[in-house]
Amino acid sequence: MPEMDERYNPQAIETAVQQRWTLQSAYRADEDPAREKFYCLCMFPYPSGRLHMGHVRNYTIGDVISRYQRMCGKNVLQPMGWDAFGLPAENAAIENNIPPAKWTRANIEDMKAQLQRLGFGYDWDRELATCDPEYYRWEQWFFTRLYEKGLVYRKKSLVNWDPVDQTVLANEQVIDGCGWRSGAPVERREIPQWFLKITAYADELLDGLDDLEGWPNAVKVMQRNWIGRSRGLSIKFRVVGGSAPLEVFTTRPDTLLGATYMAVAPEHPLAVAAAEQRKDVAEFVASCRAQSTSEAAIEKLDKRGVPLGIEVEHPLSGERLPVWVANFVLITYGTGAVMSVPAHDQRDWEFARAFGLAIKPVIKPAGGDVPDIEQGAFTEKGELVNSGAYDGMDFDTAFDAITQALGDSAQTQVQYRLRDWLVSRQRYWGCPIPMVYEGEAIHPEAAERLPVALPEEIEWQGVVSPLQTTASFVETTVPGSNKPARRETDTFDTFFESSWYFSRYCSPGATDGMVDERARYWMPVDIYIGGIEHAVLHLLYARFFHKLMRDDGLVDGPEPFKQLLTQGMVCKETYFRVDEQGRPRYFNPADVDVERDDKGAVVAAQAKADGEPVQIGPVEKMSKSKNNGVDPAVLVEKYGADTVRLYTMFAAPPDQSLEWSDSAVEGAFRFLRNLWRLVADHVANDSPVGSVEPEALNKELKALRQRVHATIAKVTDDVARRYKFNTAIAAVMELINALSKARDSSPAGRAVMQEGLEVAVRLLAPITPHCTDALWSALGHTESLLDTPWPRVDQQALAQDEIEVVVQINGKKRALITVPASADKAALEARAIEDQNIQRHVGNHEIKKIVVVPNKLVNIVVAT
RNA sequence: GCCGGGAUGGCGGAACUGGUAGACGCGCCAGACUCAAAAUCUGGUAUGGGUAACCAUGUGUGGGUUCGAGUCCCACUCCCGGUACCA
Repeated sequence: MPEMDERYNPQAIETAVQQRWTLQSAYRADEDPAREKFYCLCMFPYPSGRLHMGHVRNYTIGDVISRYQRMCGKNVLQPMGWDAFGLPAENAAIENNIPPAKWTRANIEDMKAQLQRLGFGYDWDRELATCDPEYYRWEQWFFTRLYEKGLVYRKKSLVNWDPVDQTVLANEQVIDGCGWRSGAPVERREIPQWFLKITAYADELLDGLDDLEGWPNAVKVMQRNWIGRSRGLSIKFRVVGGSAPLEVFTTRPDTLLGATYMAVAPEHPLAVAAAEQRKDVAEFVASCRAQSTSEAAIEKLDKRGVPLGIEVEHPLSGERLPVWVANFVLITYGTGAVMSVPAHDQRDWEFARAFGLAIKPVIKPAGGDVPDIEQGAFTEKGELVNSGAYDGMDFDTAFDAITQALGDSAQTQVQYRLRDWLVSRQRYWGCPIPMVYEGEAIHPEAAERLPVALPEEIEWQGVVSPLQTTASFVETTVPGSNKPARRETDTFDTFFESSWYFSRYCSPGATDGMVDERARYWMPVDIYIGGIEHAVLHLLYARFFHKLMRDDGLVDGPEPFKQLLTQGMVCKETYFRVDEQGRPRYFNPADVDVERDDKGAVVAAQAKADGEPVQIGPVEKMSKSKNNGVDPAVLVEKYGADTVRLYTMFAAPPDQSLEWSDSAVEGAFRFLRNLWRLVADHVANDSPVGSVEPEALNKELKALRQRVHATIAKVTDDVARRYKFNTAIAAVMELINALSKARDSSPAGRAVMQEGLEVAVRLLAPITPHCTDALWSALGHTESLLDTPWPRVDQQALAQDEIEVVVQINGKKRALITVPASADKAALEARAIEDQNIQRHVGNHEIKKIVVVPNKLVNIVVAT
């Protein structure tokens, strides 16, 4: 066996192994129809400059799965790239006067080096950055295709407008209703923008969820609710003294006779017209402009409104109902108007109560009494009352009868909560939307003139997108002629780039299309790993985009991601002092000493700098603002990549949030060092290693070998089916603990030890690929660990002669008995009753029954 | 507000299909080694009682179903993610 350093020296091992991988292009993936492929994808990062623990966690999960699949013989593709467009680059540009392109490319270089240091097995030949014109030219091309197909349109939509900076703000940039830089109250404004018709695919996106067996249920439920398909009635109300009717959609036409007023959005034509006549309406509509466009902000507003002085005629009763303008009705939802039934809708109820509007119950529980609507609305379906001819009908009967009675003024309709995808952004650092304006006429950019390149050498003045003021960009000609024209200066939503990058990875360098034939080999992605925060938007847009590409014949299959693994956040405790203004000033945990009581509970903390106390805050997501980030690079430097990878996989299962602990990282390092020493001791011994002869093993060795194979079974299940790497690692730790205690240096003993160590090394190989590589050669192997087959369970070794069975009395554990594995029900009962503690507890109580769960427990039910 | 998720020792977590609550690791306590400390090794460690065997209590709160509930049902509290221009 080869010489082996007795000390575990991660830095030296990792450098050497990584150099060899690079030299051998160990992770290059080639299309090979003869082999089964496995496409493992992690959500690509935004290149902020520093790799954070969330990235390390995400990419370690992907790397573990990739390496496991490779050891199972699959042809594995694991690519990496950069979601390079976005707001932070613009902010850096404004703050530090660095062009976003330069800032972003420098960040990519830094982060790439950090990823490589962690030993992730990426095929870097497929690397892409979305800000690369050779990438975004294809989405520009595709957008013009969609325009020709009628899936793209232009429409006015609301934005947050900063009146001081004269710019559009993202929802994130609106703080308490004011612009984050200017501090000025934000205004809602309508501007023309580009949309993609995702609603045309709503049914397919909804129904497709049923077939996504490899997706977490929570994500599917969220997407279902987001799409929100509902069937209802579109009803036209005649406006008294008006020409155009007021149209509303309701899912509850059964409550039509309970409608007591109508509510419209501040931007609704009726409100706009009334504002010209009435001062109070004009003032109210103006006040509604001073609020952000975010749904969360609108829904939490105090519900306010004023009457427009307009009435509509109830289509069944002929009664006149007042029309109000209300701040919670959105012009972008449905028709921007709602029919209000306060007795059966809680929000309508609250509004009616606040403004003294009538509340008329028209539904009661089937067979019950008219509900008490003093305390709140009765929102369930039931039986109609106070509805004349419709009294006594149930929901479905009333739905049909009322639809029929309304005749031309109503139509059944399927409505979605989902709105079309607004893809325009009034920003510089994004992909230019390839459209050209010749006066009012719109022309898609011609394919041969693509890409419409974003000018990267720009001067940034103020906060407005420099694209609007760069004449060389704006001034152009109509495609196919010399007539002067202006370019669209809006750029795409960055979700546009991240909706198809996984297909492009499959066709690196393709110069005559978005993707080529190679994509048919690799797609769909077998497992997609990333943060749960992307459950709806990114993952819904990506599914939609895949379907658009499929309908253009570019890719195959209905869905892009076969399995989805959603990752939890990485958190850390916080420490702070409150300053004179009452604001917390945060201390990095590395700069704080903690004091513990004799149980180890943290009772106090002091800043290292001055020894004065600091307050202990809650455990929160690692962030700049809470100053509780831990830099992965520092830990890799101190312990090596394997320890960081091992700890992130061990601390929590992938889908849960992970609380970072520096001392537990130390524990992970200790484990690797102990493993190293165990192997070193084993190979340092010159006495012969026999071959394992299962039948000839003594009882101890047989039991040890049983553990080895039970561990293979456990770890394989955890890694391949459950994605619970924490319990997989715990199982290997238990095996190593057992092997450490075994000190049998006979040839048979050494043979079982050799088998156990080889198993442990292979089980850990995907998680800690560097040190296991070195250990594998130390154990006498010359072939690469990367392609060494995953260990297999020897079923015979798993068999146990004796098992432990719990004995309960009335469900409380009272004894633990050891019985032959072959013991039948009667034998188990007999052995259980024999037990002294059981005898004592049963006493002279009557035994009512005995429940036996084979191989597990006996529960004796006694009278009490 | 609405949609989704979560809560288990001093801490991270385990318990997979309703069947031994606390695996594994950290921390802490004690001992060994050391002039001493660190490192390392050995043992202990849910809480209360008991020398011990063992007993009682215990999985956010309050109810329920069951021979048996951390796990299922009902009602609630708090925390986290999303909420369409952060990515």
